[in-house]
Amino acid sequence: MRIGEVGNAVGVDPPTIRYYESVGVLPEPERATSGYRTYSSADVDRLRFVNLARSLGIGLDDIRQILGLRDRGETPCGYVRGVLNRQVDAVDERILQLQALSGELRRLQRAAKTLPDIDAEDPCVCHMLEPAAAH
Amino acid sequence: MRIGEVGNAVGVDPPTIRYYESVGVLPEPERATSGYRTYSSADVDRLRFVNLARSLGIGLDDIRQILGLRDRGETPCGYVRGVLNRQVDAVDERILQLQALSGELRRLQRAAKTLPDIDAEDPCVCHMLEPAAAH
DNA sequence: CTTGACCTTCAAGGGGCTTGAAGGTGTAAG
DNA sequence: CTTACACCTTCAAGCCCCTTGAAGGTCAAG
Repeated sequence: MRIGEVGNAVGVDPPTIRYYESVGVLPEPERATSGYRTYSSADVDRLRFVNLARSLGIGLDDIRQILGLRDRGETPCGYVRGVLNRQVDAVDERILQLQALSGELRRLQRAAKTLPDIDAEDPCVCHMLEPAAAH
Repeated sequence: MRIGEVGNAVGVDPPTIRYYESVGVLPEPERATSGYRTYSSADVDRLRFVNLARSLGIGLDDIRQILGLRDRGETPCGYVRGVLNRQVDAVDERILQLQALSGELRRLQRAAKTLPDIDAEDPCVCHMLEPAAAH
């Protein structure tokens, strides 16, 4: 299988696959005489795993760790549990931050609807984004 | 005022202030004979605005636009309204994505608690992260 | 034989900083 | 006066994960 077919099958574009290879997440595949990369179904499975993990927001370092454990015949399950715990915490914290941000933005957006445009003499950049607009 | 004092006053560290200057968000400030940057209170206000906008997730390009309009004596309010609208939409969409992700991660986390570790003969990387674990 | 889709490599860009190296300046204490 | 020490300067590279572009080679169909 060539890189484009693999990309279509898994949903990852060729430059990204090459990038994963270049950073050691995927091994160097076989090459056809033309120089084209040639992938086995095991390679495809591995890429599918990488893509799933990435879609869960797991970083390439963790993915490399997990695959490295597997490659050495060890069970990565303990490591995976740790990664999942960290990831859940990180995502939930990010959601809280963004919810606070969304509230603040909406407040400013409401204020922006009612406030008139400033005039050129006003020294502030724009009262819509000044602390004064907060009250 | 020197860069460190400004940084303390506004809550932005000196390398970041220099970075803002390098990308044209802040103007080049006066210099003391020593070469040290010397900031006026107008400079500090401008940085305060930049910092506030950044804390709202507004990009440096938009900030440069807003300040540029102001510098040319125009009122940036219309532009600011547009930025706020875009930003609210982007943040809310991101929250939805992350909530979906959090749900998926928690599902896998629960599965990971009950599933035993794989054994070395199992061909999958780790059943905690395989689609099979989804059911 | 040409077209056009695919593949190759290497290099740079993007966002918003952050960190590091190598050195100059300001100031207070000894 | 000298010595610390905190502060400042510049330039360059690193971070994360790709994405895009240039310049060229390969392959199957018409």
